[in-house]
Amino acid sequence: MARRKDGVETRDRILAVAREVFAEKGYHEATVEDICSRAASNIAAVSYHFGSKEELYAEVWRRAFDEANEAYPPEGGLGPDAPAEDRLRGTIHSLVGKLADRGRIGHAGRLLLREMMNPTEVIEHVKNDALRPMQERMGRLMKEMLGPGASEEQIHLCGMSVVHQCIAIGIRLFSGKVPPHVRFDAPTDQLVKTLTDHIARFSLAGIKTTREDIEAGGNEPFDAAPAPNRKRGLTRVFSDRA
Amino acid sequence: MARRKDGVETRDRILAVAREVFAEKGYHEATVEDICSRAASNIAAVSYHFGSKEELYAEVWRRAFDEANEAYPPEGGLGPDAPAEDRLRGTIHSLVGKLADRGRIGHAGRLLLREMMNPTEVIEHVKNDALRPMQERMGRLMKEMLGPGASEEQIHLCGMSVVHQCIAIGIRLFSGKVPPHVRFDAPTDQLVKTLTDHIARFSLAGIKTTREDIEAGGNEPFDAAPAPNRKRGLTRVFSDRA
DNA sequence: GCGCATTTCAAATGTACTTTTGAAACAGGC
DNA sequence: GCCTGTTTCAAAAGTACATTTGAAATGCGC
Repeated sequence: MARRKDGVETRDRILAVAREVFAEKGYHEATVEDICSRAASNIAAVSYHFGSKEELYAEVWRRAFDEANEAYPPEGGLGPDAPAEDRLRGTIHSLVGKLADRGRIGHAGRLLLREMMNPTEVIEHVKNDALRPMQERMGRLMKEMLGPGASEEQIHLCGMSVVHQCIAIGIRLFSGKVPPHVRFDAPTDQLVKTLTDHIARFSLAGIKTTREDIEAGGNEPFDAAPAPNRKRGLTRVFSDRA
Repeated sequence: MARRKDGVETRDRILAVAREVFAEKGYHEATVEDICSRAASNIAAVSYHFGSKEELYAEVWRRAFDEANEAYPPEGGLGPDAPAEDRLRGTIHSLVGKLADRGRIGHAGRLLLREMMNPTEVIEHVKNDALRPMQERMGRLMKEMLGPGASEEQIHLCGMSVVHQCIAIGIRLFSGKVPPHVRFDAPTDQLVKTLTDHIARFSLAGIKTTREDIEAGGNEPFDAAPAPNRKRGLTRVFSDRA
């Protein structure tokens, strides 16, 4: 078994570069040639070390997924008996971290986002491992925070609001356009904290309002009656068009 | 000038099919062959009628963009003197509509989302026409709603929260996985209304809270001091890990 | 130093596409 | 009914890839 050390070395180098390239361009637009040249190795290396581009991609995904989950465990690693607000914050932090942290976990979030938009079927099971539990945790959490009167639809909508604020960070962050006035180029930890703080606070207010609506107004079918306690009627504007 | 009617007809047919295919698969994964066969025309038709795949794509985009803006005008078509809450709701409605409405505007939102994730540079100017004004309007709106003490960062973060809740709808909606308990297969108008109602209510609460924080606690640099009026200290959990 | 399994490499092959081409089908003007 | 510019078509050419191949390099046990 000669030169094995060298072999592993270039294998790892390719893996690292490939993660970057896949994150940047997506599976289809990334080319083996690009990956190999950036990794300073021959074009045949992918085939030799991984069998094919697909298998390389799957391996990249597995690693990124594991590392991201280790660096940002779901619900921030809190147990089910921690206060709901803490767990909400932990979940937000975990999502934002995965998507905004480039250095520590190297683009894992970008891969996830790309998979969501453009499923490759290479890794159906990994996605299920990643997304379904998250969805279920979020459902339980919202149910708990909204109280016993909440409808399934309300639970789902609130969970959606929270998750969407987090995942769309990725779009914003990766689309190249750096938006003004939030230091998206700040040190990762600080950026993640800023975003987590904001989303947690913003979302808690939304959840609290929804809970108050539920407790005040009973719980009619959501789309039948508009908001119970609003100052101005907004519906008129869109009554027919929407 | 013979057969011109037929020419326009197949041109339009290709345009319609192409929009669908591009929305479904993205620019690179969509193939001319697929488009032409679905449009029941020859593979050379794209080249003949549009010059190239790229130009076809650009034309598809222009049309989709115009139709979407007509069906769901920014801020719901309200003037700058309408109440801020109404304009917020209008903006949300416009975004959600563009992304969730399949029938009326045929996947325009999906195209937009794909461009955001995977810019093609085919249509840089069109994107600027679409995105920059939206961002600016949202900035003004948030500034107004948060009051004079709001920092640029707070303005930007709140705007982000609103927009992200809307655009991530698209990801959810197009990734195929229909989530439970929100009737994503409901008639479009009803779906758009349900989502708009929820996001508007949820976001108003978040904005109001932020405004109260600003008015209560002065306005320190956002990342220096955590939330002023929270019951439990949440920061400890993540103090070192990020 | 020799043989051997492992790793690299440049070139060749294979494949999925986009675009071109030149001929055929076509609709109206005359 | 024929001529003319327009549209369709099947096949060919061109292009950008991923993958394979067979030979050359490389380190290690002996």
